[in-house]
Amino acid sequence: MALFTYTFVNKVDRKGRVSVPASFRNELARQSFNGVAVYPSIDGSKSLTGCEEDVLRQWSDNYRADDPFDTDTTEKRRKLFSAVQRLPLDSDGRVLLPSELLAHAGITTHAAFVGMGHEFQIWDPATYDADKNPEDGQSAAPEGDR
Amino acid sequence: MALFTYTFVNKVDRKGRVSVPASFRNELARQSFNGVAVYPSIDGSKSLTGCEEDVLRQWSDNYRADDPFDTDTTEKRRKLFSAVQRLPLDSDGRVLLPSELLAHAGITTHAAFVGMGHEFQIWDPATYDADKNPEDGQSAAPEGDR
DNA sequence: TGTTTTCCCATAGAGTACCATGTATTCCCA
DNA sequence: TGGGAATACATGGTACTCTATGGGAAAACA
Repeated sequence: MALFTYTFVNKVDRKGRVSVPASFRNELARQSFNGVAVYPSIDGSKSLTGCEEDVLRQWSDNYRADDPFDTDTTEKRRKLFSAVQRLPLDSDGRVLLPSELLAHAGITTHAAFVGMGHEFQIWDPATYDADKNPEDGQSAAPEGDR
Repeated sequence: MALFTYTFVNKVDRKGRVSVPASFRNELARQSFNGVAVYPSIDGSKSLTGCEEDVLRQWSDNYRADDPFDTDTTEKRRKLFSAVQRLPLDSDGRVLLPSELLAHAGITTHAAFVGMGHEFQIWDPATYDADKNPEDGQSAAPEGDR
């Protein structure tokens, strides 16, 4: 199982490309699919969640009903999987974030990759800071761009 | 499970490198990852906490939910893992402490490695002394640099 | 044919590995 | 028990590799 840690802020270029942090890539590399699964975060935050494709498969398994008439999880499955995009990594370790996802998270020029254990989130750095420190105006991300 | 004891003060060079005390390294060597996990101490002190990567994985496993709509642990995971850096040891047993972590602990030229059982903390020696002896001005660390 | 997407190359800078040195500790043998 | 050799450790410097990022060419699409 992958383990995503630390926070990295990377630049989004004019074409919408972002480098996935190298340490995240290393974690992702252990699975068969050379890329990331990304979807709007379920926790209600203005961010995206990224994870291994394998995690999705695991969830799908957990949801699977042995009886086709068992519709308990229909709603959840539709909500989750309908919004998941599987983004391939290019040869330089970047992904192309689709405009709807960028819009959902309010990402424009920079993207903060936030490690969260078995998954990670992608935020607009300013939104992330504001969310971390609800009141006071100024704050600093754990890492500037590098 | 590792057991970290005693206090060692080592020098931080211009690049931010510090030798991890040999006895700590021996404890860390039993796991697969050749390095340390470091994060700002959760106890509120102006210090860093270091532990084995395996401990992190254990935490990540404990937090993982079978259902992505279960967002109980989201906040905790973000707080913890977003700040954790996994620092590899170089061939001479040193780690490169990132500037944000150095800044958090107020570490400049020397770092005190304080054994705390299954984990350890890293302090600026002066800050550590002041924290130990809140009132009186002078005090000595168990070991100077050597 | 114009536009978008994918692939490839170039580059600057940060991060990593490697080598060298001095000192303190441990080991060994007389 | 004392002295010397050998080892382990902390620390400094240098060279190289990797990463992030920008730009452009080729390919797919409309």
